[in-house]
Formats: sequence, C-alpha cells, structure tokens
Amino acid sequence: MKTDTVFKRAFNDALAFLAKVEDGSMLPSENELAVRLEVSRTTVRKVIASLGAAGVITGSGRERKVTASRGTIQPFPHAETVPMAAQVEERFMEWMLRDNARPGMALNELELARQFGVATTGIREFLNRFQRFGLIEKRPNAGWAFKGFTPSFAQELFEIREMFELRSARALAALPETSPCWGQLEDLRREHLKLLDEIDERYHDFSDLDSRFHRLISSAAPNRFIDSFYDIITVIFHYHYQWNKQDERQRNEVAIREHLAYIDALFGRDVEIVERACRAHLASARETLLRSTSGQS
Amino acid sequence: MKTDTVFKRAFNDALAFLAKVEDGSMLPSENELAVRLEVSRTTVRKVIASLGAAGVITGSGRERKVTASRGTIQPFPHAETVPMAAQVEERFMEWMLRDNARPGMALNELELARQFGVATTGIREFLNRFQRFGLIEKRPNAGWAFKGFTPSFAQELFEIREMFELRSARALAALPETSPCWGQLEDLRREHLKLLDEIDERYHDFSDLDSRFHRLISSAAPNRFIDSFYDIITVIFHYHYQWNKQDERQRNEVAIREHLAYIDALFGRDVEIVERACRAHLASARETLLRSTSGQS
DNA sequence: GTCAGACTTTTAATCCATAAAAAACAGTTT
DNA sequence: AAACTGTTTTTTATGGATTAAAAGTCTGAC
Repeated sequence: MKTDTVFKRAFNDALAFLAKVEDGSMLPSENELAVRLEVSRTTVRKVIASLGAAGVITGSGRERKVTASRGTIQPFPHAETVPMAAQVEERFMEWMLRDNARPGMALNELELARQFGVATTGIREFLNRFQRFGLIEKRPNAGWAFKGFTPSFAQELFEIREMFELRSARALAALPETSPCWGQLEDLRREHLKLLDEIDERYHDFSDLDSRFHRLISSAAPNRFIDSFYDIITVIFHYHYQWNKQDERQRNEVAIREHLAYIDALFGRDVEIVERACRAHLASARETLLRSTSGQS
Repeated sequence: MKTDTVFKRAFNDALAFLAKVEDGSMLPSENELAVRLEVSRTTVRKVIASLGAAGVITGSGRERKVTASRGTIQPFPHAETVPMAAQVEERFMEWMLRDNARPGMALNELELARQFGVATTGIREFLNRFQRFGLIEKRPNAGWAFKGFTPSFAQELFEIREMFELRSARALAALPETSPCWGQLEDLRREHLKLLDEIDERYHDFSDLDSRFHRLISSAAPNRFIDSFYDIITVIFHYHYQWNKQDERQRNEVAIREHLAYIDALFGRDVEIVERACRAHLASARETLLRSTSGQS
C-alpha cells in the first residue's frame, strides 16, 4: 500500500506554519496552502480535516479559523514523514559507508528487503537507480555485486569531476560581465567569508555551501550529463559528511579558503590561474574522500 | 509470473548446437551444456527434459544420445526468447525515435503498461534505469516528463563524448609499445579495411565495428563512469542505426575513412594530429545524430 | 463570472504472491 | 575421488491488488 508520508510531512509543515500566525486568524485558502506545502489540494484537504479533528481549526468552508490550541498538538515523528524510497537510500548508504561492506560481496534483494523492512520491489527500484553510482553491478537473474567504496572508485570519480569542473570553470570565466552568474558568485563569496568568520560554531554548514558553489560553476554552461554527475557527487558527499566527522572543522576551513582562492581566480578571468585553483581544491577534496574509502584497490 | 524466456532461448540454442553434432552421438554433461548455453544447470535439465519429450534425445542419466529427428523440430519463435525488460526497452525506444514523441509530453506508467502489454512494475523499472539517458525526468508522485530527443540532447551528449574520447585517445597514444592495445588496434584497422573493401554488401556491419573501436579507445585508461556513458551512446546509436537508414551506406563509408585516419594518427603518437582526427570524426557523427532529432531545441 | 469548496476519476507508490532460474546440497557411478 | 545426475532451497522476475496522492470536474457563493 502507498504510504501516507506526503500527508504526514504536509501536516507537520502546516503545524509549523500555523505556529507563526496569530490566534483566531483566518486559514488561507486551500489553493494557497497547497502551494505553500507543496502538495496537491487533495492532500491539503486531508490535512485541514485532521487539523479540524484535532481542534486546531474551527469552522468550515470559508469560515475556518486557527485556535489557540495549536501549540499543544504533537507532530508526526520525523521517521513517518520520509518516503520509503528515501529510507532505503539512507539505510543502504549507511550499510555501505559505515558497516563493513566488503568489495565483491553479493547483494541479495530478499535479504536487504528483510533487513530494511520493505518489500523487494522497493529494493529493486533503489538498486536500479543506484547502479549509475558505479558502486554495484547487476548480474541478470542472479542478483547484484557490490563493487566496493574503494580508492579506485574515488579516483575515477575525481577524474571525471576534474574534467567537468575545469570545463565549467573555463566557461564561467569566459562569461560576459552582464551575466547574472557574477552576482551570484559575489553573494557566495560573501557567504564564504561569513562562514569563515563563524567557523567554530557553523563549520557543518559548509557541506551545503560547497554543493551550491559547485553547482553555480556548472550552471555557467548547462549540460544534463554533467548535472546528473553532480547529483552523484552530492549524494556521496552528503552521506560521507554525515558519517565521517573526523577533522571536520579543520577540513572545512581549508576548503573554504580554497574556494575563496578559486572565486578570486574566476573574477580575475585568467584561465591559467583558474585552472590551478580548481585543481588544487579538487585535489584536496579527493584526498579527503580517499581517506574514507575501504583501503582495497 | 516470471517468464521462461531464458529456457526458450536456451532450448533454441541447444537445438542449434545439436544440429552440428553427429547422429547418435552422446550428449555432453549437464555442466558442460550449462557453460555452453550460459544458463544454470537447472535450466539445462529443463531443456534436456523438453528435448527428451520431443524425441530429440533418448535415454536418461549418463546414457543420453542425440537422435536423427532433431532437424524436424521447431524452435520457439524469437519473440518468446526475449525477456520482458528488453522488450520494454525496444518498444520504448521505438515509441521515442519513430513515433511522434513530443518534447514536454507526460509519460504515464499505467498507459505505457497497457500499451506495451506488461505490468506497471516493468515500466517503472525501465523508466528508473532509463533516467540516466537524460531523456526523461521524474516528477515525484506525478509521473514522468519526456524531455525530447532534441538537438540540445545531441549537443550535450556529444560535448561529453568529445571530452571523454579526447582524454582516452591521448591516454592510448601515450601507451607503451608493449601494450596489447596496439595489437588490437591493428586488428581493428584491418577489419576496417576489409569492410571498406566490401562496403556495398556489408555496410550495416559498421555499427558493431564502430562500437568496438570506441570501446577499445576508452579501454586505454578504464573509468567506470566513462564506460557507463559509452553504454548510453551504444544504445542510442543502436536504435538510431536500426531505424534511420537514410544514406546509411554513404554515411558509413565516410565514417570508416575517418576511423582509419584516426587510427593512423594514433599509431603516429602525435597528440595534435590525434586530436584533430578525433574531433573531425565526432563532428560528423554529431551531424548525423542531429539530423535525426526532433527539430525542437 | 470567478474562485473556493466538494466530489470523482486517474495515477503512482507499495506490498504481496507465484513461477522460473539459480544455487546449494546429496547421493551415484565410473 | 572426481565428475555426474537427482533433489531441495533460495532468490529473482513479473503480474496484480490496494491505498495515497494528484488531477480533473462540478457547484454554489460572492
């Protein structure tokens, strides 16, 4: 059966939204709420009905008002708001990056399904999508082989990343003054400086900034294959950052400085210098990832 | 229910194999047949049982012999030997490349399932795998959008292809004399010359040669992401060649000559010349593909 | 006549069941 | 004991059912 995670997340979001409005104020229209909660009107109505049953909203039709009781009601637990597919991804990445997932190991749909508490269909779907990460391989009629989160994976990943990033950086440097990219780059530069200033408290905010920075660079000359490769990088780094906290503050500070040098190089428009800054940054990112691979080749 | 396409293909292959042995000769062991037919022993036994029931094989256990009647029995029709997943791929590619599949169009799992005569699961699985081709996009809870086989698709595809191919060609040119690649390249060169000689009769054999040539080049410095990108190219070109027969002979002859120039450049080890030959070939391949795109950007 | 609200139809997400194929296990024969 | 064949257990491929969510349609108030 389809899970109602969409509804539950929307319910929680609605609760959070209502917390910010005044007691007794009118509820926005259904269409307005649908846009705000990013769900269909159908789901909004279900949320409103639940909220009504919980006493958070009174009245009906156009006469719905928010009551004072909204603070007392419990949102759904976070776990119930994440769709099955996302849960499978998370659990699989955890299994791969944290548990001892040995290269060459056979993956078994049935066992993974049992382990993750979902139907085999969900596992299959995940594995099929995950194939493009280059970490598993299908053997028709006989399951999947785990190739391992190995140094050679990191090496191959970064070889491509460097090709793509150099190409995009060159394209960005060649963009006319009038391009909106320069404004965005300046904004990002400021964000970097701000983060550097508050590095001790906010160093884990770097992950997000990093991803936005590299995506801005590749947006200079859009290409769907490059974008899709960046999705892979983003996911790998997301989980990598989540579980490898070693030296995090130190690493991030270094990376911010590398980014700033890289940004300055871009503003300088000198291709040689841009390439050097780009390579330097990617080399240290590669080292970081390499250190967390499983040691096998 | 799982289809028995594996069995049927194995049955047909077994029939073809038996046609080549003498009347009354002993049947090879089950294990030997399993290796030859590329299936498990379980399936081999099923094939043997069927063959026995059809009177093609007599005796049992270790005393199985091939009878003279084997020529009279009908193999399964080809269509029944192709697994559902492959059929879905074929039908989808046909729909996309031959029928008027308009960019921006919404894809509907249920409708495709009905149209292709398979369960929705099969469609979902295909779409999930096909996503990496960059031609469709998922909108969660709301189906898929077809982005279109457009000029910009061809352009973006070839931008990446050129980056990858140049990189691999440089790596190949830098390989030591002792590398086995040079021998394989020489073999391919001869095959090209032979095909050029018989171009009028055999021009459609080029598709396969093309794919092998480019795969050899990328094997000079293996990278899983590049290999996986070549899979995309191979599939796109496979279907493209299958349905776009316009000027095929002429196009292929030109491509063979380009390949030969490219191969000579590689043997010459001069990076400049290699790059020029590579670019020239890819440019004309791109033109070919561009001509068959749907005209929209 | 427009727009919010109520109701209806269609489609996607998910689980489950079952046959086919693979893999593992267990005897046999030379 | 190696190399088979026979038997049982697991696992994958595929269809189908069911519920949530989205999309579409109608209705009535302002």
